[in-house]
Amino acid sequence: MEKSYRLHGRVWIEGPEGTFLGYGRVVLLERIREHGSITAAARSMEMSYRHAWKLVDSMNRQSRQPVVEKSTGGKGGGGTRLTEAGEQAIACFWSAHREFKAFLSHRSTEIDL
Amino acid sequence: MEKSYRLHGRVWIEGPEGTFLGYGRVVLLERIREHGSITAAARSMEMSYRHAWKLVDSMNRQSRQPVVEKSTGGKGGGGTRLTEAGEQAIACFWSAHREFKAFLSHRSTEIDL
DNA sequence: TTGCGTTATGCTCAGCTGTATATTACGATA
DNA sequence: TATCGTAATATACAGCTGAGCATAACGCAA
Repeated sequence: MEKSYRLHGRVWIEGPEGTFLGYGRVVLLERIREHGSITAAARSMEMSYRHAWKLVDSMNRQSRQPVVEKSTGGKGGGGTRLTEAGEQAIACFWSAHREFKAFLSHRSTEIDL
Repeated sequence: MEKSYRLHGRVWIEGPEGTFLGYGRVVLLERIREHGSITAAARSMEMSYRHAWKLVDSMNRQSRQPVVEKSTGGKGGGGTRLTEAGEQAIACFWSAHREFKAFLSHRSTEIDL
């Protein structure tokens, strides 16, 4: 009845090595798709390049097929491109995330304290 | 189809001041009910007394009615007793937590990556 | 060949969170 | 009155995580 208490939470997808996909990681993938490089994606999120690189590396190592393709040198210094497997990973996470948000919203109305 | 990826997550109940009830807090309340003091409850969880006290204080301040009753001095030096409101808080959280676990379990089977 | 921007990687620093320690107040009981 | 075990609270310490630099490799373009 009371609206002052609400159920909150987080979800992520784990693989054998630990966290595979979470909210921040998926947003990072979307920024990479948008900007074409880890550097620009990290900057757009106010995240350090080092941290972003580690996240991307973790995702790429855990995914059956790489989530991004990286190239070094060349025109513009190189860049990073989202793969089809990356697109699927993004869609898969958002799908689960959306259902989770609905669960939280619905379950919050049943808290009576 | 693949079982190597699973959906994980956490849930907690938030009040106006932030986190009100989470997994660790509820277990702490149960230990207090079992041992009769914050000191013994914290020790049983290998948690520092200071941390345990802060969690209890946070819960008590955010709850409409105190979650525990604390007494100082006297036989045995005092102690802490769970209130009826505390019992309700525990039950409320476990109920949401149980449903959440079911959600995770079911949703994990639908991850296809 | 030189310059440029990106990936790749190591090292150090700051902030946060919880631990450990120390001290005081409290009140029933011996 | 002295003792005991707890609540209450301040201060200092340790570990972890991410930020911030610094540096090297790379390959296309001028």
